[in-house]
Amino acid sequence: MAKTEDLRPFGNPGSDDFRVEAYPFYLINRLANRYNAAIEPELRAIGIDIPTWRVLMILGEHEPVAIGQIAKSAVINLSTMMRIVERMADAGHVTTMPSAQDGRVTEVGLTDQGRATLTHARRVTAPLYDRIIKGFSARDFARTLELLNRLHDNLD
Amino acid sequence: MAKTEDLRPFGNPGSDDFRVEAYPFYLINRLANRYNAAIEPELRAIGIDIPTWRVLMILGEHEPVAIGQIAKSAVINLSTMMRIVERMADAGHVTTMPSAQDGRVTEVGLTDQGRATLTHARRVTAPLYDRIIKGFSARDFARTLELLNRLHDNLD
DNA sequence: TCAAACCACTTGCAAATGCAACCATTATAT
DNA sequence: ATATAATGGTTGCATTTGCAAGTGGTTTGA
Repeated sequence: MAKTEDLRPFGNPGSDDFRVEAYPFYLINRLANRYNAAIEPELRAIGIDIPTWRVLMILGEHEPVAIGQIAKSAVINLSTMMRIVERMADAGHVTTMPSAQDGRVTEVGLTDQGRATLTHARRVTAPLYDRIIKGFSARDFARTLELLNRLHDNLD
Repeated sequence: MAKTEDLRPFGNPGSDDFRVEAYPFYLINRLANRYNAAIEPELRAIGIDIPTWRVLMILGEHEPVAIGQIAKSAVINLSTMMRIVERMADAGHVTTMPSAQDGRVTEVGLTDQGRATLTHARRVTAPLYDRIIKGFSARDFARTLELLNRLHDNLD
């Protein structure tokens, strides 16, 4: 049985053998970009953009959430998240109000329209999901989630 | 021996069981953002930004490359890539010249300074690489690359 | 108790991004 | 040969992003 070659040195930017195709973060950025490019037209067709979709997903889990919490969950700059929420409020997807417990905090909640848009967005993104995980067994899928989480955790 | 539960339905935006933590592209975007946030200060310290680092890596493989090819490799909008290359040319990292074979094409090549910066950038990003793949066996690593490539290929 | 430090936002501003319209060159089809 | 289409790049412009410098509320430590 052939042992697989150890590819780790090829992904090391400090190594002379460095190959960009073995650098996980080149691949991850490329994949994120490609996915975003694929999903953006679907979302645009229903009148939202990618940051809006991300925030809707987060609020769909649990609600209301402080604006800073949303920024942390999505790993998006707080001031950028400010503007995203602002846009979403203007479009009627969310409402904001100061927290009763802590006057510094702004809580963001979904409106009925926001919930409807979320449902709609889920429906239009589902076919793309099917396409992406094509050929992934339950085990492949579980491994993918596990590896992504391990990489994430290694970044603190 | 316990069978692992099939998590695929939880990652399906169209499913009622949808959980954002099982949605691969939420995780991938989050990971890409976190990685970029971690590496940006390292690169800034040597006077470059993230797009510049990506282009330097690509040119480090092979050179010169048409500007449109670079954009495709990195999955970055052509007009955005135009401006990135422009900035890099202004900073003295690359030179551009029309292709001899095809008058439409602009080829981009590294300058000596660009090569020096690439070497420098590799050195400063290597420690972060070590941190990220901590705990990854050769097999884990190979699987990570394989899964990322499969997801990528499923997007065409 | 009351300043000092901290925290969660908020906003001004300059830079980066990307759509759309454009130009020049090359390929394709009569 | 020549019109037409396709390709590769460039640029104008409006939007988005994010650093830096606030603002005001909350906690901490004399």
